[in-house]
Amino acid sequence: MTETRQRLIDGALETLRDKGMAATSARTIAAAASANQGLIFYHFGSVDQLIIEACRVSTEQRVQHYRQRFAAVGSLRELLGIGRELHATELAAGNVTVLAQVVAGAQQNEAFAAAGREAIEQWIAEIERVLRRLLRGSPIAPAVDQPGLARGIAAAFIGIELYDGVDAGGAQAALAALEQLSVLAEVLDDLGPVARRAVRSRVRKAQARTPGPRPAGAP
Amino acid sequence: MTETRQRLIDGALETLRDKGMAATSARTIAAAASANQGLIFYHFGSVDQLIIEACRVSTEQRVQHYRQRFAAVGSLRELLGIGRELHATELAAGNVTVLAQVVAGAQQNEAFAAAGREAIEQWIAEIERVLRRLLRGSPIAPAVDQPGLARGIAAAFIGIELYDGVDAGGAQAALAALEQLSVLAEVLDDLGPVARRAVRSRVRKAQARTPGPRPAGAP
DNA sequence: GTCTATAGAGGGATAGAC
DNA sequence: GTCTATCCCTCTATAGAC
Repeated sequence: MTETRQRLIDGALETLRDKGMAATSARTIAAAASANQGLIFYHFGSVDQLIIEACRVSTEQRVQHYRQRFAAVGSLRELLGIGRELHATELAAGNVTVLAQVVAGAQQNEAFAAAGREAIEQWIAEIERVLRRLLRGSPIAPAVDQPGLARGIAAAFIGIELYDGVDAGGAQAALAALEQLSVLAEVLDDLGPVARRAVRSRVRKAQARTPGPRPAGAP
Repeated sequence: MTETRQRLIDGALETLRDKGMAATSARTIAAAASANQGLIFYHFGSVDQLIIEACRVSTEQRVQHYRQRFAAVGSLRELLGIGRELHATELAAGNVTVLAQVVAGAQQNEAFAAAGREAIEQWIAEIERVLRRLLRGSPIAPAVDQPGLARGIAAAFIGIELYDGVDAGGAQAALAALEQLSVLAEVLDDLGPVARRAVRSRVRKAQARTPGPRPAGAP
């Protein structure tokens, strides 16, 4: 990986993060990277390919960076707490803003869609691992479709990141409110066997109402 | 409102929805509207202003369209069920995809940011009204910051809408999982006074841990 | 109000010198 | 690998005929 190549990737990330997809062009990226515009095409073939590569690299780094933190999470509240930390640091420095731009640009662009899917899946994998660990033996486990919830959390987070660009105070309030919701999970955990029975029965009713994909092992 | 004006707004919505912000230009909009490109500037002054106006009009219509449905909601599960319905119909016909594009484009554009904020706030107002009604007297009420949660739900929904463009199956799973989570709220509602006490005590502990904005009336 | 034509800026991408 | 120069395209926006 040449040094110029790296500078271009950094320049692309910086431009996407600070100015958004609309203002991200070969010229603006080259300016941010203090590099020649033509080099983008020499190294990456096209602007789109550079953006995709930048998204890939940055996701890998950021997921890596948070991996140990995810591993240390011991409760749903702490998971949502990481969400807040991620929001604070990633807004300024990070990958999630870039990812949001790529995903927004993916609606008509299959290459972006593939890149966005791959990136989101990396975050999902981490979230899913934490959820599996946290919910093992919990009374609320039957009410949680872990793969689905992990996807919901990741998507919600991207939405909040975009919402922040439009109403920063609102985004803050949203994160705080979601974090506070973990109280409900804690209460149910506290209530133990009583909760377990109630959850089981409710889940059965719910599944009868809206038949959908069931957890593996269900009839 | 001239007929051409209306056609241009419809053309803008159609283009944003089907091709995304990147491919939305005076020329593509005019083509979708079967109108002359120059008329955009005659009627709206600029492409951005047309997009903003289109977002405004469409949000007003769609929120209006869902208002009675929101009013009929009797449980958290039903609220999330509307989310699914909204997802299904709005993806094809609707406003939320457009809103997501505007919000994504808002990161560097103050005019888009204002338009996005205004639009989201209309959805938030509806969600907040439903939450207030549903949570009145519920044991879980103290664990819910209603304005914050309403913002979280709206932002999460936008995120899921974008995620759909990248992984439609994943978005479906996410919505289903979130809907299923309402089981937890139902269980706590069932448990009545027991749950009420547990929630109160847990909320106090949580607030001591992370001091933040409190509900009105708190010390 | 609607059309054509066009100015002028900025975009992606390439050729070819170094 | 890097740089300059340039082609050709699309974009916004306007001028002016109808």
